[in-house]
Amino acid sequence: LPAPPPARPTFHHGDLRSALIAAVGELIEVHGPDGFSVAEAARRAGVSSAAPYKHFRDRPEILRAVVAEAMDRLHAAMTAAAAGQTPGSPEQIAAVGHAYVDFARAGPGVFRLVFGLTEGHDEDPSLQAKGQACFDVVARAVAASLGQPVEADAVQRSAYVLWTCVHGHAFLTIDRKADVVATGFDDHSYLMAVARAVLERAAAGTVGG
Amino acid sequence: LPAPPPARPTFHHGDLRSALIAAVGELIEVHGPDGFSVAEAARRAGVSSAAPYKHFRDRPEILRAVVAEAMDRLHAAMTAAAAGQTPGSPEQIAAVGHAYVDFARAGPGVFRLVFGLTEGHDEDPSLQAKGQACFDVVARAVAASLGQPVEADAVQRSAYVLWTCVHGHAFLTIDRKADVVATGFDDHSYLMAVARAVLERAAAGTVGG
DNA sequence: TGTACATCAGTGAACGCGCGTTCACTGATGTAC
DNA sequence: TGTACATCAGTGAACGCGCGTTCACTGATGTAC
Repeated sequence: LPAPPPARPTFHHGDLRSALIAAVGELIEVHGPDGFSVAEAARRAGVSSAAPYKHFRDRPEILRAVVAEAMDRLHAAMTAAAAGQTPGSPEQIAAVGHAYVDFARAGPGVFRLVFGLTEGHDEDPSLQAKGQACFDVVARAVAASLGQPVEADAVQRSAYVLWTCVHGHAFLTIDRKADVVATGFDDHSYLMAVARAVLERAAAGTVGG
Repeated sequence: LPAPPPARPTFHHGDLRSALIAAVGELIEVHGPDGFSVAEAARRAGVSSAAPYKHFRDRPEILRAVVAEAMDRLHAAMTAAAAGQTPGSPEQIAAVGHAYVDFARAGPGVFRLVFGLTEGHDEDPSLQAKGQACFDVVARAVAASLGQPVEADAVQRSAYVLWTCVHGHAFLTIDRKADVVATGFDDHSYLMAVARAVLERAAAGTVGG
């Protein structure tokens, strides 16, 4: 018979909310975004299957908390990456992209969850704001490069193109679909190539239309 | 009590295999790639829950069949799109990209399944070949543009960059994450911008490194 | 410092549910003669 | 053309399973006096 979960030293857990979010994250890495169960997360946290309901209304609310926490981490990583480079340089764009790709690779399951379409997530204003904040990190770098305001069409378009490239690259690698490409295109050369291409074309005014 | 499933005119279904694949596809659009059940697919096909096991070993095998069928459709659509345009033109690249994006939008759930990481799919040589065939449609267009063989590094890299852009754009739109971008960037202008950018840079020999 | 008590975070048993899969079966099909 | 029979695609009942959630409960915490 299976060993009982490691008995907590105290009756109260201490920080069950965080422990559950972490446990769900781990389960999602193993079983995919839909493959986790409240019961198994509770087991991992060493707690009865009813305990989670003291902290979350239901299963979807737990999922939303996992997404929120992950988006905060992504935003922090992108911001830190941008801070370490010259504003507006291709190197800065590449560094932000690298943070994005690293985030995806470090937790592919959670990455898919964050960027997937989950009922109720797109209507949540706090999640929307976190997504916008991530995009703005890229947009600010592009704006600095072009010497135009962040809201300018050229800036928004170029930032979007960069986003699609990096997003696609992140997905294709975590989903192991990038192996078909015969040549060795490592993250750095890919990101620099894309950053230079978009910035130069934007500066020349040839993006969009 | 619920109405019984519409009685088939005959005891035998006729083409249960195809009917199940179609039913699973529809269910995936509603419930996501993990959200379908063999039982519900059987119900949709008007058949007992044991019937599917006459055609498929188990649940994963049904999924694999759905993926195979979808990849064939994607390849056909990309090939048809390429055939309608001048080989190597940006318009041809854009048209192939459009077929890709349309495929994603027509069945987002199945698209996520096809390009997601599902246990056993990457080891299936027949699925691998289908993926390669899709990539080659793009690579051939790029090769025609550059006047280089398909296997050339520059061709493979440029085709990969194109793939990431279009893949990222497809995902961001079906997952409703592209709305953050303030400006109206429709499919056509996006695809043409990306196609021109990549082809011109590749011709100038500035991709990669 | 000590005690009473409200609050809160846990427990564990129970529920109903739908699922994947197996089983012995039966009705329809098609082929050999 | 007619019949016997092997084959195959269905049926429907059954199984064991893990899940999400609720419930009445109890042990620990912290605050007011």
